[in-house]
Amino acid sequence: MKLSESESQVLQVFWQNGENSAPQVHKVIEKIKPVSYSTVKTLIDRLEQKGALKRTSKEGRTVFYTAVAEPKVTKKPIVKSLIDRIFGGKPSELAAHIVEQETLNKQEIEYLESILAKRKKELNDD
Amino acid sequence: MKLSESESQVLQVFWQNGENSAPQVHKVIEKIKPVSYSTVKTLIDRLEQKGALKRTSKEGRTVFYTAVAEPKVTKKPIVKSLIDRIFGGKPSELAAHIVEQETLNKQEIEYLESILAKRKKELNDD
DNA sequence: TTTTAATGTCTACAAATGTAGAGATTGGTT
DNA sequence: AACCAATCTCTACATTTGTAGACATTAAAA
Repeated sequence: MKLSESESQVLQVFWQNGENSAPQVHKVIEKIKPVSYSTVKTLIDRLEQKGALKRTSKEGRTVFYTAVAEPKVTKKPIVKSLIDRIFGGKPSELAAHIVEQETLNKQEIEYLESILAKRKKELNDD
Repeated sequence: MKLSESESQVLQVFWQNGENSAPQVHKVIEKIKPVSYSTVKTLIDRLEQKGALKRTSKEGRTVFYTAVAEPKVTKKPIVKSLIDRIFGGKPSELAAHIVEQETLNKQEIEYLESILAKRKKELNDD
């Protein structure tokens, strides 16, 4: 399922907050960038069309939607595409870019170290 | 500078191979996906318009282009945007995604461990 | 019960994007 | 000198994307 940038931003709100109405999502998004309710609603409609969201309940006339698209599964091809496009297909280069260019606190660094250690151990076990 | 997905893919060829002519880039890209020379040339033209590429030499009637856009500088906002869109603005989550979902060999893991250690050390020094 | 604020529906549209054909040019080959 | 293959230029166009206004509807407030 191909998602546009704005669509994925909207979808993310559902991954983070679970069930949401369009007005709720609008409130979240507009904190980040100025955008009209209509725009957000259109994006939600498009996500529904694509099957990434489904209507799960109703309160009064307000419809609530929930993400169908699994975060992990959905993110993977998006990240993969980025890696192919600008990191020569090498995941480690993107990882290195993050470590070198983005801010990480001690906890985050240690967590990454721990999962790297796990990965390394698995390599040996094969 | 905003780049489309296809544009960034083309630009990457210049980052990897330095100076290139349109036909050369076409040959590289078509190994990955079927696309006509015209399409690649259009992308190169658009990148030139945007100032990401410039004409640096000529052989016969073949024009050679070179990337003006710096890889590191150009990649940063692209990655940042991805992090904001689908990783809740948390770089460490994208990093974790890569470590857990993508393939890394021992060398790559150890390299990442080494730069993480460096980052951690720098945190203490502040 | 009337009004109204909130929500949804429908429609629109400019810009960006991906894609490529037609035809002009010309450096190199014969 | 004539030709041809390679390259460039120009133009085109369907789709996707971002954006939002106008209007319909209705639950809730007065």
